[in-house]
Amino acid sequence: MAEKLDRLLISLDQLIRIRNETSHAILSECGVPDITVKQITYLKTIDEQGEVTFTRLAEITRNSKPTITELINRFENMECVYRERCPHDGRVLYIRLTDKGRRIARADNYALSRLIERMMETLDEDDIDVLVTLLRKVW
Amino acid sequence: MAEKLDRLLISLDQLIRIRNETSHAILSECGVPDITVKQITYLKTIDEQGEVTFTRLAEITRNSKPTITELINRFENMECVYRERCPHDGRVLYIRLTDKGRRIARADNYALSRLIERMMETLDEDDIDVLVTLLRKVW
DNA sequence: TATTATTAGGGAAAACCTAACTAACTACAG
DNA sequence: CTGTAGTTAGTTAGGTTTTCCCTAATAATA
Repeated sequence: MAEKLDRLLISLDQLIRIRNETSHAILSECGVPDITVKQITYLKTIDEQGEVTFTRLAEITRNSKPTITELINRFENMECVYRERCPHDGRVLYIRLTDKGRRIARADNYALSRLIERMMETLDEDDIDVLVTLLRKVW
Repeated sequence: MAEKLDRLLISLDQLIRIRNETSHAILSECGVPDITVKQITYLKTIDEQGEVTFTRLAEITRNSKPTITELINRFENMECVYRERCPHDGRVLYIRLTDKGRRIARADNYALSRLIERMMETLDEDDIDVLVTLLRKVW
């Protein structure tokens, strides 16, 4: 039994490792190897909000507005976001993700998708049914 | 088929999420919520090396020796490492992990173990056999 | 003399802040 | 209806702390 557990551990470790490596590979592809965890978190927040202004992002993240200005300037230099003026109110700016910014924000999801593509190459439909059933049993 | 894929995606996402959350929980337990990714990487390197001196760690990580001194001072304040003088050569110091440092270095592994414990609560031996067989098919 | 680690004294970048400012919108007094 | 006074959105200026890196010089040991 201990041996079985060990094999399960190795298999799951492999699964998670592949996902992580793919995730890092995506960040490398994007040319941002030194991006910080905080920056990725901010990009994810912007992505989740969809349409977000400076004031709103400051509220959500509990930062001052100048902090957000500085953050967005950095992201703009990294070509991860751009500013779009609101047509109805000239004071307001929307923070928009570029393709690159979105790829970074969703790197984890893309990595998981790639992992699943890889599973599809070796597993048939019945296998997947069994796998899903087993995994759903757990949570 | 697309629906099945989607369920697989959700299940695997859940698996990885639980692992990540457990990992973060372990870091919180250790009282180091603001630890950086680089610091964790250094602790992992120290853990993997087993017996490592300042000069050696500087070589491995391609840093200067003062950088390592500074790093280790920080880790010592965080109670993650301690210095141990080499009995054969008074110039040499070994960098040793404390329990806390080791827990942080291995947080990912512990998280995976806890995940597997959790799976054991719901899956029987046959289930695990099937799961392992399926996962091993993929890689 | 050579080697190990430390100290002293730098620098850059991220991630935060307050105070003061500009531009643009809103409301209401005349 | 218009002018102005006040409000709001974002920026600029100037500051701090922390991490993470460096070179040069030094102390202790081999």
